[in-house]
Amino acid sequence: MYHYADIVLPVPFDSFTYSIPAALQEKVMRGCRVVVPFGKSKIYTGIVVRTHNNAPTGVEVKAIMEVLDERPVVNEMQFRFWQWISQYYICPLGDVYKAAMPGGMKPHDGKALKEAQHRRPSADALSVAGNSQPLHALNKAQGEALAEIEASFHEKDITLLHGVTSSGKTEIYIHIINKHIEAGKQVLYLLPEIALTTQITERLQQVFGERMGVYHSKFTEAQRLNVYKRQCSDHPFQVILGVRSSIFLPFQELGLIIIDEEHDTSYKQQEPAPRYHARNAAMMLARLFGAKTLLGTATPAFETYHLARKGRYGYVKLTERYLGLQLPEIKIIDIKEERRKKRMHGAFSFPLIEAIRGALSRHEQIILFQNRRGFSHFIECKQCGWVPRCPHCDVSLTYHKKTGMLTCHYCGYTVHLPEKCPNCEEVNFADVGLGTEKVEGQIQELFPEAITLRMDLDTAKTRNQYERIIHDFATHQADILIGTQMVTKGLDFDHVSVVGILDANTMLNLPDFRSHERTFHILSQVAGRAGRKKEAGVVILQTRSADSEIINQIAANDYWGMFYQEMTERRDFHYPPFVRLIYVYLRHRDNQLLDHLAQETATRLRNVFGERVLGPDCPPISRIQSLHIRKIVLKMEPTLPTEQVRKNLIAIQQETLSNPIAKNLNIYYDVDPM
DNA sequence: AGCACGCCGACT
DNA sequence: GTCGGCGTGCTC
Repeated sequence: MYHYADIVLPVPFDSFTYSIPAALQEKVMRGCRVVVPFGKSKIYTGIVVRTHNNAPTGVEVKAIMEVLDERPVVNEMQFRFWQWISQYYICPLGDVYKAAMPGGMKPHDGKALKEAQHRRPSADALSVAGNSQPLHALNKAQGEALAEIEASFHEKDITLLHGVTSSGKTEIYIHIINKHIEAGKQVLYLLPEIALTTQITERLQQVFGERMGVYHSKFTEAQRLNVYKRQCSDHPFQVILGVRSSIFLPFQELGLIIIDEEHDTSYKQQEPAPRYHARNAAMMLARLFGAKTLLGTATPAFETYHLARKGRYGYVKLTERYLGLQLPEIKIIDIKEERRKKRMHGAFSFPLIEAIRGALSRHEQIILFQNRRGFSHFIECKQCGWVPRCPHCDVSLTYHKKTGMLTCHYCGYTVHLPEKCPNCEEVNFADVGLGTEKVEGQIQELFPEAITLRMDLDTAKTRNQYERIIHDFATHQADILIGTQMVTKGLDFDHVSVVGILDANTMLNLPDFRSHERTFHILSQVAGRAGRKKEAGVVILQTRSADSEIINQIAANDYWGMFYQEMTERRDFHYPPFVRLIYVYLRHRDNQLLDHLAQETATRLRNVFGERVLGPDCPPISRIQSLHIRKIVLKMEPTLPTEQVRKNLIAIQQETLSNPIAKNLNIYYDVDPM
C-alpha cells in the first residue's frame, strides 16, 4: 500500500507529491488521471507518474481528491516518450503534459469534478464500416518506388522518399499503410498543419474509412478528446492522420510513421515549450516501438538528405511526375534591369504581365506568390522619414489598406493610420515594400476582368476560410490566387499554367544560416504548383539578385549543387548537421539589467563549454511584447553526451535565476532551433 | 505559467 | 474614502 503519489500537472515543473486517501488507495495507479487542489484556489487534473511511501519534507502535503480513470490513459511507451522529450528539449514534464493531452483530457476547476461524476465508459467501438474503397493500382514508377521502400525497410528503420511534386506519393503511402494495418499494426501519418487539407483527408478516408482517425488542432476539444479516448480503448483507430501533436496520442502497436513534407519547418514547435521537432521526435517514437519511419518530400531538408547520403537512412527517388506532368520552366527576371528600362508596372515585370495575359486568354489559372502579408512592409512620411513602429516590439508596423490599420505582426498591436505625420504634420505617406494586399490591388488595376483570391493569415484565419479559398480556386471560380507561403503546401490544382514569384529577395537575405535552404524549399514548392496535364507550366521568378548562385540553382532545380555548396559552408562555419545547436534566450523588461544577466550567463556557460559558446547578442528583433531579448548560441559537437550537457545547462539556468536581481528574468533553451 | 497578495493613482 | 494598476513570490 502506497501513501503518496507523484503527479504531473499542467504547470512548468516535473511533478508534485500528494497523499493518497485510504479510500482511493486501490484506484491511484501510474498513468491514471487524478483531480488535485493546487495553490490557493486551483483544482487541476494531473497524471500519476509514481506511487511510493517517501513523505516529502518541508512542505504541507495535500490529498488527491478524485481518480478519473479505472485504467491508465497514459501508457508506458508514452511515459518513456514524454521523458525523452523533457530531457532532450530541456523542459519540465509538466510542459510536455500540457502539449501531449488534448484540453478535454485535463479539465480544471469545477469541470474536473464534474467529469468524475458523469464518467462515461471509454469510446465504444464508433464499428468498422464497410464504406472503404479499393486501392488505386500504382503506375510503374510508383510500384517500383514501393518495392524499393520495402526492400530498404529490411535493412534500415528510416527511409527517405524523395519524389518530385505531383509524383503521386500519396498513393504509395496508401499502399504501405494498407500493408501495415493488414499485418495488425497501427500507422501514424503526419502532415504539417497547413497541408492537412480536405484533398488528402478525403482520399485517405475513401480507402480507410472508419479505420482512420483525423487529429487536427483546429478540431474542437470534444473531437480531439474522442480520438484520444478511442486510442486508449480496445478498438483504437488503425490509422491516424494528424498534425505534429498527434505524436502524443496513445499507440498500442505502432508499426509505421509517415512524415510527409518532412522538410517543413512548421514541424518544429516554436512557442510555447516543449519546443520539439515533430519529425525528429516521431523518429524517436518509432524507435521506441521498433517501428519504421518513411520521410517524404520533393525537397528534403538538408539534414535529412545528409543522413540519407551517409547511409543512415534508406533512400528512394521518384523522378517521374504522375500522369506525365512536366516540370515547369523557370524564367528569371531581373527587377533592377527591368526597372532601369522602365518596364515595371508596380511589382509586375513585362514578361510576367504577358504570361498572365496569355493564361487568362486561354482560360487558365495563375498563382502569384509574395511572402509578406498586408499592403506594404511599412509606411514612411515622405517629408521627414518618420516610420510608425510598434510600441511593444522592435519592428515597424505593417500597413493594411483595406482596414486602414497599422498592425504589428509580432504582438498584434493595431492602430489607425494617422491622418498626418505626428512628427512634421505633413500628410504624405509612402508605402515601402510589397505585401499580398498591394499585389492584389495592382492586379485588379492591370486585369480588371480577372477574378482574384487572396490567401494569407488575414484572409484565411480559420480552417474553414482556408478550405473555402482552396475550394473556390480548385473549382475555377477565380483566375488568380495571390498568397504567402500558404499557397505552397501540397495542393494540386489542374488548371494553373503560370506561377509568378514577385520578389525572391525578401527571404534570401535573412540573417539565418538556413535562409538559402528555406528559400530553395519554398520557391521549389511554389514552382511545383505550375503545370497542367501533359503540358508544362511556366514560372516567372522576379528577383533583384538575378546573378546570384542560389537563384540560378533554384531556376535549374539544381538540388544537388545547392546542397553540396551549403554543406561545405556549414562544415567550415560549424552549423548543423555538423554541430548540434542550442539557443539560450533571455528576456527581461529592463534592457540594462538584461545585458548584465546575459553576460553573466554567458560566462557561466563558457566556464563549462568554452569555445562552444557565442554571444550574447541582440537578435534581429530585439524586443517583443515589451520584453528585451538576448540570445546566446551553443554549438555542440554531436558526439557530446546529451545527458551531461543537459545537466550542466539546467544547473546554469538555476544559478542565474538564483541571483535576487534576476527576479523577472525569463530564460529558456531552444534545442535544434529552426 | 497562472494567480493571489500587496502597495500607490483617479474616481463614485 | 475605494477600485484597480501590475510588481513579486509561490505552487506538493
